Amino acid sequence: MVFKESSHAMRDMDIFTGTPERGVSDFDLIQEIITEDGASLPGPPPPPADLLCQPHSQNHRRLRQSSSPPSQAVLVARGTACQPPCTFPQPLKQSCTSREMAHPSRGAASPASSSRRGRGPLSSPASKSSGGVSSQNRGGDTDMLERLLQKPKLVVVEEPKERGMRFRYECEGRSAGSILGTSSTETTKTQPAIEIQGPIDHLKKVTVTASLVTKDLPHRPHPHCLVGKDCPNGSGICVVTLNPHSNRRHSFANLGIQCVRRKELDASLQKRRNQNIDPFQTGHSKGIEDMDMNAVRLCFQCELEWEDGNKDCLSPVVSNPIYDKKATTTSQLKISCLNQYKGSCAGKTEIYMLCDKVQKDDIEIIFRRGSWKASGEFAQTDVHRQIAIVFKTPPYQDQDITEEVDVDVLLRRLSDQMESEPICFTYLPHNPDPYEVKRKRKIKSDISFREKPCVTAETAPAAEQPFLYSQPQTMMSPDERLCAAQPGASALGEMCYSEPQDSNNDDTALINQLLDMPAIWEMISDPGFPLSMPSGFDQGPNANSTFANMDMNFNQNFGSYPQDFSHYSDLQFNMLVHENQTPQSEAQDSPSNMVHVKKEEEL
DNA sequence: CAAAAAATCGC
DNA sequence: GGCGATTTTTT
Repeated sequence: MVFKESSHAMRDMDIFTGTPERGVSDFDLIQEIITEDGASLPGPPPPPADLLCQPHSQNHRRLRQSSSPPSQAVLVARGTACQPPCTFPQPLKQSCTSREMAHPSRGAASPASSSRRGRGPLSSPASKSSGGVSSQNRGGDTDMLERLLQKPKLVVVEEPKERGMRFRYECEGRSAGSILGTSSTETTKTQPAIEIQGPIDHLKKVTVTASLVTKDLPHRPHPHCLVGKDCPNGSGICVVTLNPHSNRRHSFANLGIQCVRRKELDASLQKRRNQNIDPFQTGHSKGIEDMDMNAVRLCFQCELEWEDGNKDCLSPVVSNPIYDKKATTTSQLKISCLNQYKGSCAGKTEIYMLCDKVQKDDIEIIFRRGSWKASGEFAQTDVHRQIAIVFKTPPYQDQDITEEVDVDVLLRRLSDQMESEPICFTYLPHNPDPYEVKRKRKIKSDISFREKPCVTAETAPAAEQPFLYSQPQTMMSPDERLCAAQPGASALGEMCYSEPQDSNNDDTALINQLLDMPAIWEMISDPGFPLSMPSGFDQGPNANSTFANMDMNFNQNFGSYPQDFSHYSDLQFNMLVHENQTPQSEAQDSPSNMVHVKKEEEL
């Protein structure tokens, strides 16, 4: 078996069940004692008792086959995993039973310690409260379990928030922020918190040591550091002592994660070693080269000090993973915008998507509605600098829709199946409502005439200005994009889809572009707006042909341009993006149609 | 060399 | 203190 830190397929998955990982399962813990070859573990081997007396590989197989809740073997594993800074009063190596292993300081074989605390043997109600005790447990083990459960335990009652915090370098100075609790909200901030549960009679104090461990198994010490309150300077760990009688719970406020540089990885690990921090006794693990520097877990080690001065410790507990916000491999996916939000139900509409950084080899674009699902089509070379994707829409499931259909579009990361928030995309029917079409043509014709005298841009050869030429069809104003993002909110988006159009008439493209602009739309909607038309211009039967095949021709034109953005310079791309967002800003230095838009607005 | 990741800078 | 921009290093 190999537990690779950076394994994509395994990320966030329980390796036994294949189910998404939730906190740390008991299976996780058993991992600590079952290693690849059984020999790489330093320190005492697992005791030859009960289930653990079998060869490791057998244990492994046995557990793997079992779909029942964790058995007592797991609990034994918890006990054996307990390691420095806790120290056991008794040596671990002698032939001890699992019971003793689990409860080294007061196992069944140690009546003195039992009576010392004057506790009734098995009757604590608390011992019944924890579930997961299978009836499959063999006789006698129930005793052990109850004893185990009678012992106080450390529980993570508020998990750390998995994402959203950036690991800070030391060079960034400052406090490195603080880890929030998973239930933290804008208004109510929470912190990760632990709680001592179970019986605490005669318990004097509790010392909890928090450190960082690797996300994946085995949980090795992680080179990154915890900084903030209760983290001794330069230690990278956090130590708090609690009086469980006054407060069983402790919240870790102002706990930050300070990342070490890769070149300091070894030194940091060595430091942790010197501090005797290796909660799961993973020893000098090799293969730290591929250590995942973008994810950690908090690990809590707990030492109990009893009134009689004896010390006891609990097996280490780990939190859910915490991911560095800056890492593109794990960060939250986010779609910023599309250049258009509508397209034919036939698919093949070319769309530009701007998004937060993605990994070009680890991302897909999902279209879905109800049970239907399809993927946007693109190659890795269509992902531009990690922040833009040029793709083609998939065809909708139903080619005979008569109404527009809104579907969700979202980004999904292959490796962990994480998804972005969906945005809305509208599939347009092949045959839009004829009445609507006619009505809009009328309006366009009117506008077309009025704008005609101002149009001079057709002199620009389209082939030499691919982006500018195509822009009128593909780009929306920011306002309209906002509108279009809301299902059903766009009054113009469906305009002239599949309407006929004269492909050689640049004016037509301009007109449509003008219609794209809310300002123009408002203007022409104004009852006071003069709409008197000289008769005979662009009206009558020819009006239809004026708009012949606009969309088709656009697609053809556009389709002939390289889709690989890497052929263009950054400047060109930035121009594209920039114009997309602020079309009018380019007006002065561009011979594009935009010039006229501006002029019209100045009227 | 270009792209991506890491590390830093500075608003 | 959060975040994007910028610079440096790695691949």
